[in-house]
Amino acid sequence: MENNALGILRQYDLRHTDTRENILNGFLQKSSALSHGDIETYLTDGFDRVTIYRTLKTFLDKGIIHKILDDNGGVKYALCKDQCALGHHHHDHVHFKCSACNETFCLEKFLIPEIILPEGYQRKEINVLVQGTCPKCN
Amino acid sequence: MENNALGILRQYDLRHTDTRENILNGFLQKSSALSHGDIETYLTDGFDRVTIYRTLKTFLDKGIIHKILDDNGGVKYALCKDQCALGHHHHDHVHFKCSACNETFCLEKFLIPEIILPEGYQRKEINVLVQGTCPKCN
DNA sequence: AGTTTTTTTGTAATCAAAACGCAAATTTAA
DNA sequence: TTAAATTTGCGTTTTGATTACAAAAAAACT
Repeated sequence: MENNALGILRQYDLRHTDTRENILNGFLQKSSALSHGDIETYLTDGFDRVTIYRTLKTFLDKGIIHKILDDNGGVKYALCKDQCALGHHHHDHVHFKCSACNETFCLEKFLIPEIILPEGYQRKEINVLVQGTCPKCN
Repeated sequence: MENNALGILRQYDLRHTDTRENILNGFLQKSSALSHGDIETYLTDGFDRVTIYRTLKTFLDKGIIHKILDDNGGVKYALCKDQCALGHHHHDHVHFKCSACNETFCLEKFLIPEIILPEGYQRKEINVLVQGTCPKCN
């Protein structure tokens, strides 16, 4: 995936708008996952809540970002590093949430091990959230 | 853990009330996980929303039920089958959500495999949600 | 450039979920 | 049976998310 906002927008065939560029830059700069609230808070340009919802949905649909489950029943988002496309996300890495700083990271290099399921259960998607403390807070 | 509502309440040193007994019976009867909304919908006795919130929180704190992450940013709950106590949950089983019937199950017998983390990351809790189709919907 | 078409955005309104305070009711203990 | 402690129900408030629609912006086309 490209590493600049405009390139990504072009690559995914999305129009270039201020909101999209800014939110994308947010993701590119922050190494941790962002929630809707994070974006609303940290983005200086004060975009409308609704626009942010829509932008996240668009990015999600296109396969630019992926969902990360939060332990309190929320959702965060982070860039897809690879092979995700329209409606099909393929992620096999572990997510880590630090209970001290509350940041959530994609551990891209650390793959989810084989998980054995009972007879008759068909797997489609797996989500692993590990909670604990990160190197910075340790 | 006891297998009847009154026994569980006694075991965990909770007062016996209609709401608690009913909600507990709901969990004991249903094999799948329940959300706040599920309980509100299926419990005939029409308990107050707020009471249900508080009851779930009480059960959670005591270690009677545990949280199960939902993919859409929600939370469901299911009984803890073992060794959970005040403020300390210990679960190492896989959760499975069927995308056809939307039910979520604890696969008690299917343990989460060893997950390797980068240097410096300290694990405390792990949550695994597998999505796909269950035997009934297959 | 100027105009048209299409997409995106902001505003307001709506709807649902969750939290809080307090008084009434229920449970337990004395 | 009474008193103390806990739990519940209701009203209110706050917060989060969704929708409809008009205004604004981006791309396409003279």
